[in-house]
Amino acid sequence: MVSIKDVAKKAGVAASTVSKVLNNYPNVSAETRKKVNDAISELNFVPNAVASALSSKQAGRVAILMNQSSQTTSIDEVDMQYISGAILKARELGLDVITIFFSMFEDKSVDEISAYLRSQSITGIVIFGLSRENANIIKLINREEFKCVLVDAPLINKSTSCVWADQAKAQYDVANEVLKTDPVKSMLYISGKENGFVTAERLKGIKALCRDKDIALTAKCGDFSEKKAREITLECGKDYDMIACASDMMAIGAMMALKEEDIFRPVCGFDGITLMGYVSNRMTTVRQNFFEIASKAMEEAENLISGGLGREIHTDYEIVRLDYKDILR
Amino acid sequence: MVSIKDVAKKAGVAASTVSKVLNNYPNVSAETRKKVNDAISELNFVPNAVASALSSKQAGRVAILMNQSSQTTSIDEVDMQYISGAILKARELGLDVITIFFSMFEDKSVDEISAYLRSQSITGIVIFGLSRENANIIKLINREEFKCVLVDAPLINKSTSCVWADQAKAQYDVANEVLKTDPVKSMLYISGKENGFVTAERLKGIKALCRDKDIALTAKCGDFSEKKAREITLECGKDYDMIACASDMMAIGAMMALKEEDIFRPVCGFDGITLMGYVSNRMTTVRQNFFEIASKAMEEAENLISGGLGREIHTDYEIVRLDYKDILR
DNA sequence: TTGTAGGCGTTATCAT
DNA sequence: ATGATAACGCCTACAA
Repeated sequence: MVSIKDVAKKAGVAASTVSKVLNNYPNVSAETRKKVNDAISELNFVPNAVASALSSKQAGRVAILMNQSSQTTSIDEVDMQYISGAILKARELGLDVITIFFSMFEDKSVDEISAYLRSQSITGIVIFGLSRENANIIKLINREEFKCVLVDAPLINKSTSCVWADQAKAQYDVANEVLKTDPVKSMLYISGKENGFVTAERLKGIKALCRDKDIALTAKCGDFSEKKAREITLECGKDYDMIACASDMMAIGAMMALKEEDIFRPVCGFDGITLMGYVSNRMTTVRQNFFEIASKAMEEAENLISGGLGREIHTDYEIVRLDYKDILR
Repeated sequence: MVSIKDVAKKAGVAASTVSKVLNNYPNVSAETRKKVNDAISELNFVPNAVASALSSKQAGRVAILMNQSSQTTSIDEVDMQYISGAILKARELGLDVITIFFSMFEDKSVDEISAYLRSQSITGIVIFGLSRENANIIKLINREEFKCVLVDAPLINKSTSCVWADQAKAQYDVANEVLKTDPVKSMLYISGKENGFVTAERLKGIKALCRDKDIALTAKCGDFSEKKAREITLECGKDYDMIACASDMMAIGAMMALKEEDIFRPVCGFDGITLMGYVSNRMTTVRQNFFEIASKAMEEAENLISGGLGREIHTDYEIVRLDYKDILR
């Protein structure tokens, strides 16, 4: 393995000088810098990330923490984009990344989780899909021992940032889009998990809309489950002029139920997953760019690691209708 | 950070002794072992993986190499299962894992790729979805510098193993399943990428079947593209009694085209992705357990790293029909 | 501006 | 069976 010493020898300087060049230290003459860089490219040298991480405790390894594959097309699509966005941005920023799943920590205490992360020299964690059930993770966040960036979970402290779209506004906007084409007097809203972080926000948005537009709103809890949304719809979907769902999967469950009963009601979802295009072309949804979101989250992780303070960052979204022709490739 | 030294102090032994306990060295008395283990659990100590990797060059970090999120539901579903299976098994085996994408190496030479991997102390690579276009990766594999496990790509040498299902047999079986219920005299086969690793194998299987059953076979190249499969089907799908596709996405493209023309032909795919359940309940496919496959691949990586020789490992599959009710959760 | 030396946490070698 | 010591490759005061 070609090391910093080899580069130093070839460039005729000391190893520490090479290190300085690598880390963009100020006091290095242009001449030396060039000699070193030439040696580096000649030898095809890449600094050993492991040694570097060991040496400087701040070299920043970041963990991506998320739910394990659910075998549900929708979720997997979103998660893959999260992973891609986060990893690519991390590479760009020179951060080392490891991917871990909530399931790995299921039976672990906060201390154990913390010990594990430290054992991996983790300094930052980007967390996707945190729910209130992950009690230990939340405790960990509150300890402020690691720099955390939460996607879609509004916990903020000195070393914790939150990245998400304005949930209430997005929910308002997407349902409102439907109103432009369909007359609606009564609406069924199928919400997410009872005490989920986004659930309350989205509910707030739909309530505001119904108030503004004088629509009778009935909200039922769908738990983000396609099956449950389907059941609710089979049960009472026909009693309302429109069905708004807090996720695409639930929108799909509702739409499939409506189809089965051979009745039609406009349905809107939330997320913008590809699957929507296969099921019906009548569905409006909030499309979020998950790749971009993950990318921003990783950037924020780097910001926190280099001393920034926790904050809230809003991401964009757009209201779309997904047809088969849109998603076909 | 609590280190091996703290444990040593608490247990009243030398640091090197603690290390011996950690790595299950033979020559440690039961008594010392207990003292050390007690200290370890009292202090909640977890060995620093980074330092360990640096010290012993054989501590085995493994890279997962795959395609970046394609924003195609199907692929993402498969990739997420690959990632989960690989990472969880690695954790079980005590291997450190980093995830990287082909796109990161696009403009890199073999030497640069190799340097990067070494810089990450990578000793093993599990590669998913390798294609002949990844010329540099293939060169890298042939150098035998790293222990490689290829999923669905039949390259084998002393330090390279291949994990895959018997492609020809699976393709034979799935199409044959259709024959049990539908009388077929002519078949349209839409194959994968021209020079893909699995394409030839699957084609072999379908040819064997048509020979055995006396069916007129027409094979066209679909490039694994849903769109292309759709176009081919629109063009000439009606001229055949059945359409067999080398992937589910192509099967879906074909089925959507048939629906559009309002004609019916049995269609079979390959992979067993969830999306199949949303599109039609008339499709037969080969279901592979990608989680399990990745898990096996990681096990094989560990085997190669500890001195095993490259070999071919066959994985299981089953022939299924995916209905909406099967996938609904 | 450059080089020297000590240390990051672990493992491996060699004494004891 | 156990302990001291030297790596592993890099970073960072501090000295020159």
